[in-house]
Amino acid sequence: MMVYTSKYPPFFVTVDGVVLTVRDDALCALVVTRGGEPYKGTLALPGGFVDIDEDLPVAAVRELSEETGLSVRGQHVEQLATYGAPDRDPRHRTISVAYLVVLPDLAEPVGGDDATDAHWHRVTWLLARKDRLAFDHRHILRDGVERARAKLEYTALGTSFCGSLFTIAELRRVYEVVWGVELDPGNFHRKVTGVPGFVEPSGEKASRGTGRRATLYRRGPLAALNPPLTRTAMK
Amino acid sequence: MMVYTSKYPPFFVTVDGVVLTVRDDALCALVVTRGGEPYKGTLALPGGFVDIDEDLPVAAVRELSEETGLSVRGQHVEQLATYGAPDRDPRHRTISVAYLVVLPDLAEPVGGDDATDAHWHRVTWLLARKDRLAFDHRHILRDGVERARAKLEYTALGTSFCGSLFTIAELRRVYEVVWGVELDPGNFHRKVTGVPGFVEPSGEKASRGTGRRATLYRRGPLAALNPPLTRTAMK
DNA sequence: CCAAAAGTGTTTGATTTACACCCATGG
DNA sequence: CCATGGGTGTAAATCAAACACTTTTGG
Repeated sequence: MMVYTSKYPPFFVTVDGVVLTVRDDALCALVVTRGGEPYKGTLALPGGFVDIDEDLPVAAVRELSEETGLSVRGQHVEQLATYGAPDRDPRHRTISVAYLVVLPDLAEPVGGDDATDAHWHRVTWLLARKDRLAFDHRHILRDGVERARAKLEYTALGTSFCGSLFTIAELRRVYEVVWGVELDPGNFHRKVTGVPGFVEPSGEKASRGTGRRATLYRRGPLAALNPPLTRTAMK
Repeated sequence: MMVYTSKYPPFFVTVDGVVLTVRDDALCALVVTRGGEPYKGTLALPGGFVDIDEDLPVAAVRELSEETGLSVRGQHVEQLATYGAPDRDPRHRTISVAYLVVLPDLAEPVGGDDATDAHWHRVTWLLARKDRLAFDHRHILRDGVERARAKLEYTALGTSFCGSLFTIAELRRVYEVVWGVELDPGNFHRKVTGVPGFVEPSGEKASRGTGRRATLYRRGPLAALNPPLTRTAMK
């Protein structure tokens, strides 16, 4: 094994992922069960050590794939924040760069080689008690959820929770679940279809159970919303 | 000198500060002239290496004080983002955690021990050419300015550019300079005084040159603005 | 008195909200 | 046919923008 020497004290750099989706009318995060010490057997955000020549977002995507079998190609990935309290890891001085990933509720994680298993859990459940997540991952998850909630308002992040084709009602459910409010279907429809570049009609129609068929839309090119969507419940 | 060995490759962790203020009707950032290699003699954001037992924001504040003689006690300091491209520092693999600091135009930096000198420069000038700043500091500065511009809209960050007592007109100048727009004095006044908790009247009056004396306000307890200030020029 | 800045009033138009109502579909 | 969700119409309330106008100060 290679041994490195340095006149400076060693830092360890990791990446962690706050991977969010909307499942069963609840905001859910992806977690793995830790297979090694410390916190063995405890739930944790997927993540791991950054390679010495590896860019940070590349490491985040790689760890996600290795630990959960999930590919995030073409999905929303953004840097969240960096966590570096001196005592956040009992072993070493570790700096963790957290990434926020937003996925549609499609891919079922399979559990990769590093972790014993990967699961979706409701964020309300994960955050309800202080000891459900290892390290400072509760703090990281809270920040990720807060970021997602805020960005729904003034960006098109909501569409990242939907598949490539979605109905306006599906998009509305995303907002309702993430914000925990009820929105007026008619007003929401007018609002999102009225912002140029937010969503684009695909021409196709959905057949989702009973009722009139809804138009299927795809994500528009717009990233930032101006004016922002109102956060006061339109209901 | 102590020598550390590790089976993992060494990462170096630094902090850098995007320190903004409004001076002479322009948005300005604090920069130092590098005294050592690499990029010796080039302008750079103030920053330096994190100590092995030091928390990240503590390191940011310490480096700022050492390099510029500036105390940021009680001022706005927030984490901006982390920059970790493998080739961003020609010497080592270095991860830099950037902080955004917003100050009123009061303290004159003096130049500390690490850097040869510290100056305020207009961000337009610093960003106008690719080679005015060392490393990826142009990128970091651009992100910091963008963050500040965005946060003016939906938080009370604007008041952090002002001293402890300020007039509504001074606050308005901050918005005008940072956004590069002209705002209607009357509408702006009504808006900011109308949001509960944004600014609080101090009871005192300013005597700023000619014209009627303006009421002096101080920062209110409000952090997030809902609804956001409109960004379309009220003029 | 005059210029200039502070602050208020007022009008107009846009946006938000609430909710009625018709459309289309599956069962 | 009827329950259900999709989508549009519409009126009231609220908010934003433009700008007139009064107040207060320095020179």
